Amino acid sequence: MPWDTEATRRRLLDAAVEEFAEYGPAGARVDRVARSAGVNKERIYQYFGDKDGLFRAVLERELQRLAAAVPLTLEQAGDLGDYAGRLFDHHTDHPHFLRLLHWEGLASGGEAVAEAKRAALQHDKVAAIADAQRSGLVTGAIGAGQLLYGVMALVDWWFVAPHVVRMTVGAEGMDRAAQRAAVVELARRMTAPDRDEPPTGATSR
Amino acid sequence: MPWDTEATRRRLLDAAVEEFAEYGPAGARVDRVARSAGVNKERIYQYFGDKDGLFRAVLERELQRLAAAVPLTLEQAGDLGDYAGRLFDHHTDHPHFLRLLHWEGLASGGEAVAEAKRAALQHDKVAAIADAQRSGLVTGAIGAGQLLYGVMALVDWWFVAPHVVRMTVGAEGMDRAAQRAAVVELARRMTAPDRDEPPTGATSR
DNA sequence: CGATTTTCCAACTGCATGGTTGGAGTTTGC
DNA sequence: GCAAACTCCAACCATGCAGTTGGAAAATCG
Repeated sequence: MPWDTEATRRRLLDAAVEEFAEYGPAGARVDRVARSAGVNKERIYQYFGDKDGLFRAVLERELQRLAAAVPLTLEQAGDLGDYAGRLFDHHTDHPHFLRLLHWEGLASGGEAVAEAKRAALQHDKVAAIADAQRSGLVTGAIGAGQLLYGVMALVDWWFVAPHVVRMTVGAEGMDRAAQRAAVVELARRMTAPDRDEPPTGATSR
Repeated sequence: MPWDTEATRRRLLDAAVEEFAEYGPAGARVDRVARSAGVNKERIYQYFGDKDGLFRAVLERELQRLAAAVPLTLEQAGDLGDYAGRLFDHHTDHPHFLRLLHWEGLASGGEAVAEAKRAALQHDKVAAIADAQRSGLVTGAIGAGQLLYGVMALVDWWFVAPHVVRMTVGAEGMDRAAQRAAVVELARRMTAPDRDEPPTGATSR
């Protein structure tokens, strides 16, 4: 049988996403990843160095997918409720990502995976929101970075602390559509300009 | 030397809080807890059954502390910005708790620690907010449970995803006082009634 | 004070787990 | 078509780790 190194690599990553999302970096088992991928364990060490390298590779791939799927352009930054909704949808369709992200946040203390690239990406989003603030579409009473923080917090927490959500809103509050509507509305209210708030300057558009 | 069983128990819990908050249930090491507490490992199994029992005991104690320190009474529910600020202060002073809570959320799939008691507590808070909605202090456009969700999400995320926060608001945005101010303001805006929104009914006060 | 129970510890056990090795099959370059 | 390089695997290794055991010191009870 011929070889397909790219496929082995991909199958390992696919299996690893599941494993790390479910159990986290400490709880994940390398043997289980290999077994579930139908590939020998040793391949993991050739391709990714060690367990931590595999985790970083997994996270990096998911980060790229998110960035591609849910952009925040200058035009879109005026409606952060919509952005919250799109983020929510992506996380609903790809439930692994947020779990990986928060395993990372809790477990690894030092530099984040692909920190520079991610920081630059966030910076662009903050700039887009600042622009929307200048054109009066978003409140200027709070910093653009803080607003982005708020939106992410509102979207993410459903997935990160589902047990607290369950204890707060009850089983009937676990409905995805209802959660989505709530998040969009909360984000809108949080970011809306005051009724008589004037635009503060020229936009970059 | 005389014995003090209550003290050994407490020293184990104190050491375990640190350990579990830092490494999570999977990453935590029983030996390390015992060593750091200056107590023999076997004591842990006598007092708490197993590693998971120790984790639950730790979490339960911290939950009680939080409930005692940051209440949400009928009178206080009208100002959710203030509640957000008080929550934020408690978490700043007790940084272990939120990490434990989110390790729990990510790691354990089934029933939560002390689920019934916690659910009842949350239910009371939701009821208090619903009351504030009826008296027109808080917007009625969103369910009370969802509002409580929003406040918790806004407060907690600083502590849960510090690496994302760092990449979003930069090193200068990591100032606690600034974060507190942002959270309070975001919560106020999110929960404020619309300008002409009328009270919807009688309060229970 | 003697018998019994309780607290505590040093040392041990068994196994799960991250990582390695030696070699066999497959492709590539000349 | 043959040698060098690469992909892959079964089996192996060392150690880290949750949980246990046997017995010594301290308390309790009569």
